[in-house]
Amino acid sequence: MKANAEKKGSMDGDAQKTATKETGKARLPAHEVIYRKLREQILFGEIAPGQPVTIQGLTGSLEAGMTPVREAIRRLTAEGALKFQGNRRVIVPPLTAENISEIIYARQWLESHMGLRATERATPEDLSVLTELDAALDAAIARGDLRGYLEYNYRFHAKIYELADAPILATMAEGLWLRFGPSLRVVCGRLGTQNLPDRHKDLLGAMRTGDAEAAARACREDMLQGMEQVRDMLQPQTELN
Amino acid sequence: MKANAEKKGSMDGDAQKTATKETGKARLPAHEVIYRKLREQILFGEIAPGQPVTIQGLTGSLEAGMTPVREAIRRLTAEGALKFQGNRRVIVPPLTAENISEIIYARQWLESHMGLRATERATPEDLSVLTELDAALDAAIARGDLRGYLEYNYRFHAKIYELADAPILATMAEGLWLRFGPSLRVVCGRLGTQNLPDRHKDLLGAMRTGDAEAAARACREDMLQGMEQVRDMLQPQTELN
DNA sequence: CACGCAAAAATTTGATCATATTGTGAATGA
DNA sequence: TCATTCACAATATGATCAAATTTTTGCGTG
Repeated sequence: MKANAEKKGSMDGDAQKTATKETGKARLPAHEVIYRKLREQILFGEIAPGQPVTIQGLTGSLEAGMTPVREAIRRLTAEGALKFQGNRRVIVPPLTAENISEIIYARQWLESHMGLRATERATPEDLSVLTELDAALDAAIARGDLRGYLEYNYRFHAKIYELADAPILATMAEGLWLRFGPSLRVVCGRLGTQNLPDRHKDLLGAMRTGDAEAAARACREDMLQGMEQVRDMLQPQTELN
Repeated sequence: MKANAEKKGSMDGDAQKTATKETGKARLPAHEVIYRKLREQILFGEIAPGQPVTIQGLTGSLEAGMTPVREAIRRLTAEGALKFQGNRRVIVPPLTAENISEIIYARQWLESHMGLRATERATPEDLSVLTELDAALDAAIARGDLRGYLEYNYRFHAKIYELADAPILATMAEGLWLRFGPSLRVVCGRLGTQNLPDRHKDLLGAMRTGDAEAAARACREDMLQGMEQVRDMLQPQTELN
């Protein structure tokens, strides 16, 4: 019953077929591109916790249409990276102390399990990739590059998840990163990156020797250390809301 | 600019639009309504695993516009309830044996933790709500109402999550339900609902006496029993794809 | 002459945009 | 102080474009 096989008489005289986009690198859809961009901005704290996220603001800053931006926001809201503030408002949700406890509980078994499985499956090439990521992380710390530290730290752990070959658990773990990522930047920005003795060296050592149990412990310890710092740092300002 | 072509024929429901401040009913947006409808359809297996989900099909069956449907699909894709099938296609993802193992691992600590916390926090009124939900579940089984069984079973566990007062963990747990829900219907439809000795009675007993550890065990056992059945049932037909 | 493979038209479906509509918060005046 | 108005941002619709699948068609071969 949809007789749409004909063009109806146009009311407007302006035909807009002229402005076709030249083929760039847009192989994947715009809503996917926008999603990834916005995801990175949240994950690495470029949008601070509590800060509102508006559709029209994103259409301007990301140079995108309205529909892709809407879809990206919906996705990230479903992942917990953004929060519907009742009246059509969307913000980056600030972490509460209870949130942090939940995240620690969940990551405790998630990270250890991923570390265990990754160790069982990692090839020498995988180990060298991890080693390179860790070296890049150290270099970022050495030059005081906060954004680089956050990014390589994330990519190191994301690589672990990838090696673990457990897509559902990986999705859960990455979802948690989206929740504490923004606060991580706040914490590290206030603390500096120098006094962060990472356990990545322990983890890499355990993975090289194939000691999966030790690797699991190292993952758990590394996570705990980071989350405790977030907890301690966010505690004094609970009244800031 | 007001060149309205007077395109009508829309059966607009202008019924309860008048009272805005009078009733105080916050009308929720269309994309939220569509999301909930589609979520239920997936959760209770009305869309079978492997079955494609098309935007235009949903706009027809749910009587909605295109944008709300798109946003609902994005949200559910982010939650793992739907899966992007490469070429713009979206399906309800079928469970693999590996998926089931991951879900079992995750639910093992999730369910027990939720059961523990719920027991610590449940009021007598909460317990009576749970008892009613369990009675409704039994009634559904008695009358052979598969959909009712699935729905009350879900609502029973969702109530546990709510009582646990751990929103992040609850989101994770509900996300897992969206993943195995469709297969649950397939399993129960093939198996019948009669031979499902639920552990809800054990759980309710433990909660009434305040034995949080026993409640946690009961939650874990109940989950394991259900998931094992899904695993056993889905195993023989891996070639069905 | 039938059959099958392949290419191309056609149809279906997804992606994006422009725009109208609606709701929300602020500003203003009684 | 409260109610009305105003402006802006979000919601939602339909149209249009693009991509992919399906169907049709044509040609060659057995």
